[in-house]
Amino acid sequence: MKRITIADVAQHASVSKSTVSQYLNKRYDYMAEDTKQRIEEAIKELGYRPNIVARSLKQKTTMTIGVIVANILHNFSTQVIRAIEDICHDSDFHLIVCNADDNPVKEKRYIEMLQAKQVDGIIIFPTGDNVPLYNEMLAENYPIVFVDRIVPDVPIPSVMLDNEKAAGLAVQHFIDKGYERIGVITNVIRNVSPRIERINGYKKTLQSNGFPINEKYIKSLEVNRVQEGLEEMLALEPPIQAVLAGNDLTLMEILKYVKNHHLKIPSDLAIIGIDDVSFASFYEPALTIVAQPAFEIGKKAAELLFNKIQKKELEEELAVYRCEPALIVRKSC
Amino acid sequence: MKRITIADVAQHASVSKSTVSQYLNKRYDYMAEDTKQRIEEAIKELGYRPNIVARSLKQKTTMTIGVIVANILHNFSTQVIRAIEDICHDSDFHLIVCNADDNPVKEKRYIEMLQAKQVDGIIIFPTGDNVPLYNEMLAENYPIVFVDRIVPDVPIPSVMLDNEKAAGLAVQHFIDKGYERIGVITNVIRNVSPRIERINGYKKTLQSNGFPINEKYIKSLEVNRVQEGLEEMLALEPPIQAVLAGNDLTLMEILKYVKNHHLKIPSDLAIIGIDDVSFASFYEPALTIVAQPAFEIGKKAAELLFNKIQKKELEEELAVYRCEPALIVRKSC
DNA sequence: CTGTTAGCGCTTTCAA
DNA sequence: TTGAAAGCGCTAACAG
Repeated sequence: MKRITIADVAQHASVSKSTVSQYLNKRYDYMAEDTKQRIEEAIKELGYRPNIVARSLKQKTTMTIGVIVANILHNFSTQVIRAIEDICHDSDFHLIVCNADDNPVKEKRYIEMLQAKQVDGIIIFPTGDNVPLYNEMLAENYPIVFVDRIVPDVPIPSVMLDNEKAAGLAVQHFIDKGYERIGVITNVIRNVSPRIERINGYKKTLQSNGFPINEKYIKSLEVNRVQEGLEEMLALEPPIQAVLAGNDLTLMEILKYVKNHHLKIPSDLAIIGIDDVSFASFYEPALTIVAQPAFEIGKKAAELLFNKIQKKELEEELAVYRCEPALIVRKSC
Repeated sequence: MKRITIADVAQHASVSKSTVSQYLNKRYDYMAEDTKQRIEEAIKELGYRPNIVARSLKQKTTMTIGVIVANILHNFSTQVIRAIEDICHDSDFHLIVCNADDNPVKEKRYIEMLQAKQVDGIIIFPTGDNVPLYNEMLAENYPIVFVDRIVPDVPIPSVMLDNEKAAGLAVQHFIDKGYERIGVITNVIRNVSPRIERINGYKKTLQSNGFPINEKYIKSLEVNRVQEGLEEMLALEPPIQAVLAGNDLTLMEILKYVKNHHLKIPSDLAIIGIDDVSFASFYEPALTIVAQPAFEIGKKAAELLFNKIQKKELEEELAVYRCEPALIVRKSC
């Protein structure tokens, strides 16, 4: 089954290729009505479908962007992707989704592949461990925006949560509710900015309230070690009374522990999580959480990227966009 | 900043374009060690990046597949995408993700766009309302596989859950536990196969156990009307004792209702959901669910597609692959 | 208003 | 073992 090309259409309509091309690109300012009709008919009859690859080669633009998420298992990533997809759809762009699995090697491979595929821009949840590559892209003025994380000394525009504030909101709420010994557990993957900022926010808020900082109340662990970590903090003398979960995966581990050990929330342990989770509102007790505006973040990232793509040389954008966290108070604290 | 092409490399290394091309495609069976070195060096120095678009135009293959999910909000879609992405990664393929939003018009647009982009194949969670298009693709022998749903009279290979069995497993478990008045709530979107099959499975299992079928115990509703529907079934005389949730979204609505009305699970209402949910194990009570092997489904779909892509003419594959549901018994029934 | 022509960057015979 | 040349399908001057 032979592919129909523009040449076939041209022949069928007894016009030249370029006329057909004009038609396809809606440049019929000066096209005879009659010609238009014939072309349209020919396209229908032949079932012609334009070959975008050929067009891309010529035009040096693919109407496609790539997004490399650090870890597609986080609910947050999915939501951001969805937001980006929405924006792309509105602008007739397409989205290539890649999952770097928090692996810098995979990330590098994906970046190179996407560039080779001539995508018009890339949105990255950076692993942070490909600084030379990031800088190279920056130097080439390649459209790129970071999401969720910033990379020190790499001035690529980045849209992310105001992490300090998010953690601060949670800690302040704990304090307002009368809790004094407040722990925090985050996920380590690598030295990635949200984790550090969230811990900073935690510390700052404690300090500004005149509370001491106890390093034993601060843990950064792999997901599968969260429960042990919590156990340790609960075994301390005196034990923690409240815990802040650094993200959704951590929160779920904490809830598992709580259930397994028949703890009561919030009397045995008060809990606040950063990241919304689908079940927060109907969990027992309903979970107090600090929500990230994932949709807004994705939208903003896509918009920044499109700006960059469209008017390459515009004045440099603000480097970092911080989105507002929202404390949703329910019953777990 | 000018793009480096193969011609630049050739010149820099004092060889011809074709030699460089050979090198890039690792066809150096007969290439002088010395030439190889020079080319490699030139590539490094110039920072050459191949242009895959040009290659695709020539080779008529893009090493890219598209996946159109019906609704990216379902947890199941995300998991399937992830599985597909994994397989693609192994085969150096890329994935363009599209969200049809259960909208046939959007679906059509995406299918056409993907074909125009020359993707090598498409995996679709079909809306079911583009039969002419589906058949056209089939006629063209375009590599395509369906996931999650079948479309009547469109013999495109499809990989999906054994829905009857899934519902049957749940109903049988209800019955084994002594429940007699068992309701089922599913999502309506359109007349899509899983819903119908799940209801069939429900009915068959009831019948094979000698139970009557009460149409009042069967509801297909939009997500935002699930709670009302449940309320009605609970207000019946006599009311239902147990309910099967047709998917994750429905299950969550049911749980919201249960919480709002302070019902006890399973004594006031026993619950089983189809589709795994992240919180099933640590919900109170832990939720009994019928899990879909999302990863397996995604993997199988990708494999089928790759087979089709690679050896176009192979004997026709089995039309429908049914994957096994797994009943995970916990405490909600 | 429409046709001719020259590429886009790469692969692929076929010669040399 | 390497090079010359044709061409993938489309677009974009520039003529006519």
